[in-house]
Amino acid sequence: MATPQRVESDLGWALGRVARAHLRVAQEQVAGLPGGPRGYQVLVAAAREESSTQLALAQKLGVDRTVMTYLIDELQAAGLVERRPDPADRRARRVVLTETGGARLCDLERRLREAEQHVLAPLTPEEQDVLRALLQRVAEVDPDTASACEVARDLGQEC
Amino acid sequence: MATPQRVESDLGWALGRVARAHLRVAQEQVAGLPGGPRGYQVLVAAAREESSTQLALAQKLGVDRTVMTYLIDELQAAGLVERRPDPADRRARRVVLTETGGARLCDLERRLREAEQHVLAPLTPEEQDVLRALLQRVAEVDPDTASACEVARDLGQEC
DNA sequence: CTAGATGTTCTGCTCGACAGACCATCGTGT
DNA sequence: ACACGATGGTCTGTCGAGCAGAACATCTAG
Repeated sequence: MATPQRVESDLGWALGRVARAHLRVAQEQVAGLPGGPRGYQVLVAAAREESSTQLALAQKLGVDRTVMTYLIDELQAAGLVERRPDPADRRARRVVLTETGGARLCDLERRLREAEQHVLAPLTPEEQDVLRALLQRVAEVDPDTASACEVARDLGQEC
Repeated sequence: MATPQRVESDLGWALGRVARAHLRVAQEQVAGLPGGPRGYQVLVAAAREESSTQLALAQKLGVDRTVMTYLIDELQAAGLVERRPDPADRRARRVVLTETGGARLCDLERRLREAEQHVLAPLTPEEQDVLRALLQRVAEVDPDTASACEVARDLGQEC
């Protein structure tokens, strides 16, 4: 028990706190949107990504494919997205934004940009940019690739 | 729809991805520990904080107090912590580490430090330090204080 | 044309989290 | 001393999110 850390120095703790705080303010902003923050992410992905089949969306956003089904059900019921048959594969459905979905997305983006700044308020604008950039670089690596390489087994250090 | 962002530039997306990735590798390391990663955080908090009453722990870790009850139940059943009567307040229980709990915590800290480095692998050591420092500063602000100040209502910008 | 793989949906189930009630105890006021 | 509300901890009931597994349609390979 040589140098046990405080909770505050734990990466998982900080990560959880910030993620939870962000989630909370984000939920206020997307109130009423089916699926909450995830519904928003589906809208963004559907607007940008070209190969927006349900499965591709699911693994990009890190949700189960069975969840994506009723997530899109709700967004479609709200008139924000449409399921179009994939011309190349009749099993797949391509998820595309409707016009009202685009307008809604535009509004949500504005709101969430503010919410993010709100969470990052304790940092200077330059520090916010640094944090965003670093987080994005960490987030962009393929999680499967990362998990493939085992954690080093040589636990030889003192405690 | 002037400049709609990609999903990757969304802070919530990056935050969620990194938090999930960290959670995954962390869960591998704490396998067998009651309560998973949260159990670990309870151990850390119980080891460091002096005023470690259950309610204080709960709000420090951001969990409901009813959850903290059976969380500590399990840790106690595993012989890692003890509930001691608070000499000053007979309603409260102070959560203290047992000897085996301390040893276990020591081992877990070593494992998790490696797991964290594993998640942050795409960054240089200096960048890792920067990211940790920035996240901690954001995480340390009182969430209630932050939520008290409303998000600015002047949404005058163009989209 | 058969056999296995893949995209989507549906069903059933489990588990975690919260609300609410409940008990013991504290602090305050009278 | 006593009564009252507030607080820490525990228990019960309930609800919803998410996953496994099966079912169905379709693709691809041989």
